[in-house]
Amino acid sequence: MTDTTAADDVNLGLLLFIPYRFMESAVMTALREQGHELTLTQARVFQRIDPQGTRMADLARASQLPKQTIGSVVDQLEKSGYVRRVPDPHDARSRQVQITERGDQLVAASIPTVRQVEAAWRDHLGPTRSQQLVEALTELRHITDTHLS
Amino acid sequence: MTDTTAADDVNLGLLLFIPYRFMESAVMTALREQGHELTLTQARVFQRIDPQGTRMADLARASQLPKQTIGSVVDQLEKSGYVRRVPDPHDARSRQVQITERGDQLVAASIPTVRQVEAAWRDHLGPTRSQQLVEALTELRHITDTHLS
DNA sequence: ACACTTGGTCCGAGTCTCGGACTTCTAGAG
DNA sequence: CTCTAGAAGTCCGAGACTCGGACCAAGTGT
Repeated sequence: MTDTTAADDVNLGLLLFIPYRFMESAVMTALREQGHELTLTQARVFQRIDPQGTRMADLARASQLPKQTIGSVVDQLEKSGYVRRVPDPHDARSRQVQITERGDQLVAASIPTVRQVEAAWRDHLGPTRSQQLVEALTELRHITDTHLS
Repeated sequence: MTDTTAADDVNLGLLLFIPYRFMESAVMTALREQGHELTLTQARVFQRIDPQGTRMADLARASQLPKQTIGSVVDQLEKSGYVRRVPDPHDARSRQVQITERGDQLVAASIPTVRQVEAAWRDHLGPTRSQQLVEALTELRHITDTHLS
């Protein structure tokens, strides 16, 4: 893979981060235009909440942030009405973070921009390289997503 | 590209973010073990500083963070000795953020872990898919890196 | 029954976020 | 040469975040 010594070269991490930030900024802008006020960290944590809910501990693992941070961010998301905390039926210690109706609206509001950016990337890369990108990233997820372990 | 409605599916942004966070966490852990104490935001901003220095405004653009945030983060990096601010010879309003010797040590200290993670990914994907991944991401950079515009 | 681990909250201190205000400087038009 | 608009960066202030340690309750395994 790339060598980091050349000024123009960047490591693979940064190659991943640059388009991610691009997509994220586009989505955050669109959400703001539709009255959704989230911070970057809130959005990054929110996107790791499964449709059927996710435990605080799992959210911490998935986003690789300390549980105290997750607690604080979920407080804010709850306050804004995007999520609710409910007791975990299988573990009295746990709380499930669930997406509310307003949270569903947030998800729905982000989809058009996500699709739009994905389409622009597909246009730029061509169908073959787009598919290769998605396939490689999906495969990589098996060894990088701490939420799957 | 992927549809976001299936529970297991994630959009391309998240597919990019997951391995990035993995790499980032691995690097942050290694740096901490070697006595480098940076926050996530400091590291994300630091990695956008070019070897020959980068102006504050360009750092803000590259990282897509407000200039006030960049000011605060660069304050912290300067205080920790990783960067210095110097006047821009071509523009009296501008300051160049330059990497110090200690910053060079930080860069050097991160390289082994970056290489290691890249190698593990290459092993997992195989050489063909690895090359496809790097190629697609490099190509994508042309339309996503606000630092290149 | 007990020891260890996990889940989550709380506290506190420090970092970050970011809009608005402000000053200084640059570029471009007339 | 003058003037205007925009850019660069700092400052302020309020709120969000980061995160280790402490703590308590609950679960797991022996």
